[in-house]
Amino acid sequence: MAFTRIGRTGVGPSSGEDYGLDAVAQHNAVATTEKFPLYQEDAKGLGIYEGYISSDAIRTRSGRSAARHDSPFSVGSKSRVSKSPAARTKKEKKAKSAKSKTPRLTAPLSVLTKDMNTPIKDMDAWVNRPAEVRHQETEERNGYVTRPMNSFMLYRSAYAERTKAWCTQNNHQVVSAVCGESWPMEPQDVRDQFNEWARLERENHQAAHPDYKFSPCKPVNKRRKGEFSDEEDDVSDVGADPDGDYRGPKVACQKRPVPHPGQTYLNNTVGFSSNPYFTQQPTGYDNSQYQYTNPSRPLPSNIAYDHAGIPYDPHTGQYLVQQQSQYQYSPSIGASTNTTNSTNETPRTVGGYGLPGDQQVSVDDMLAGQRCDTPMQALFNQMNQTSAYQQFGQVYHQIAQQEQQQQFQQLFQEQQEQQQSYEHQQYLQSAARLTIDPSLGSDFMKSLQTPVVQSDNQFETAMGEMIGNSYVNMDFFNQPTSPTWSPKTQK
DNA sequence: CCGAATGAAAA
DNA sequence: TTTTCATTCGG
Repeated sequence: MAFTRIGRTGVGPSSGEDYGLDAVAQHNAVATTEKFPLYQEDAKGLGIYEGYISSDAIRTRSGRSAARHDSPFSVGSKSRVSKSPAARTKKEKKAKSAKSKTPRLTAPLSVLTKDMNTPIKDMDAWVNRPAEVRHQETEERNGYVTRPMNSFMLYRSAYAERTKAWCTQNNHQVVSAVCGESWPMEPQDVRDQFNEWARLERENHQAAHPDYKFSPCKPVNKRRKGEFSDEEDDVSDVGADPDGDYRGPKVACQKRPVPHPGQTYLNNTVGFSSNPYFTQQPTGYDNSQYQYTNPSRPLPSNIAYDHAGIPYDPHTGQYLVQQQSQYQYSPSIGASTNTTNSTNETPRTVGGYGLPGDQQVSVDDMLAGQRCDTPMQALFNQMNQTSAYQQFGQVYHQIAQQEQQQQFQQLFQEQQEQQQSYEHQQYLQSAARLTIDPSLGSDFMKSLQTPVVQSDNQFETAMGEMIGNSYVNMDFFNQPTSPTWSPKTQK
C-alpha cells in the first residue's frame, strides 16, 4: 500500500494565504476516508478563520471562499460546463460589505452534525414523489408549477432542520448561508448523491408536467405575484414593455397565484420517511461512510462549554463527565473513549487530546495555532513523538506497521468526534461574535465553579454577558439530553 | 416582501 | 453574460 500525501500537490496557493475552506474540505473529505492525517502548512488548520479570504481564492456569491474542485456535474451530457459567475457584477459591487456575517465552518454539515438526533430529510422519497402527488401540489398552488429543486436546494432542504439545530436559531438566511458554505466542502460522494437526486427530481418533474417550461418573468415586470395565469398561458401582455428592449418570451411567464386564505399547502412531513406516502428504504446515501441518518449517537445539547471546550452544566455550573459514552468531549477529562462499556477501564488519556504521550496540548494552544497546526497534527505528532514539522515522508515510514495504523485510526476517530464538539462550540461562540479573553474566561469559570447551587438567573446573567444580544439563545442548553451527563465529582 | 445560498434554464 | 426562481421563514 502506498501512502498518498494528502493535500494540495500540484497547484498550491499562489499567495501566502491559504484557501481556507478548501484545505479544510480536503481535510475532511480525504482524511475521513483514508484515515490518515493531513499535513497543512498553514497555522489555521484548526479551522478558525479569523482573517479574510484572499482575493485570489475562489469565492461564493457572498464572498466566502469555496472549494476548488469543480462542480460534480462531471462530464455530463447536457450540463453546462462553465458555471463560473461573472467576475464582477453591479450586484456584487453593491453587496461588497466585506463582512461575512456567518461564522465559518470547519467541516461540512454531514460531518459536523452527524451525531445529531435531528433527522435528515428523506430525499430519496422526496424526489420520487409520484406524479399524482406532484399534481396535487400543483393543484394546491392553484395550478402553479414550481421549478424542480436543484442539487443545492435539495441539500439545503435536507439539512435545514439540522442546520437550524446546530446553529441554534431558526433564521433561514443563516441556514442558507451555512448550507452554502458547507456545500462545497461536502465530499464528492455526497455531492454526487445530491446531483443524482436533482437529476431524478428533474426527471420526475418532467414526467409529471410534460408541458412545463421554465419561463422566468421579465425583470422589470416587478413580479406581480398576485395574478394567476395558468400553466401554459398564451403569450399576451409580456411584449408590451416600456423600454422596448425586451423581447418577449415565447411562453408567457408563469405567475404565482396568490394563495387563498384557507388553502392548504404542502405538509411539511412530505418527503420524510414518516410520511405515509412513502416507504422507508435505505439508500446508498443513508449507508454512506458518514452515517447520515445515524440516530444512535446524539450530541448532548443541554451542556455548555467553557473557554477551553470543557463541558459543564449551565444550570449548576458544574463540570460534566459523560457516562457510558463512546466519546469524550472534554480534552482534559481522561475518560476512556473506547467503544466498550468501559466503566472501570483505566483512562489512557494523558495528553490534551487523549493521546498516549505525555505532552500537554491545550485547546488554547490549538486556538492560538502556536504549537501545532491542527489537532490532527498534534495527535499525529504525539503518536509518533515527532516534532510538528517533521517531514511526512519519514513519518509515514514510521507508522507503516499495521498495528500502529489501527491504533492511530482509532485515535483519529476519537479525535474527530471530540473535534466536532469543539468546532460546534467554536461555531457558536463565533456566531455570538464572542472572543474570550483568557483572563475573562478564567473569571467566568470561577464564577461558575463557586457555588454548588447556581441559580439559573446567575447563569443566564453570565451567559448574557458572554453572548450579548446576538445569535445564541438559551434554548440550545435547555433541550433534553439523550446521553446521560452527570456532575463530575469535584476534587 | 426581502434575504441568504447554488444551480438550471432562459433571455 | 445576466436574470429568474426553486426552498424557507424570521425580520
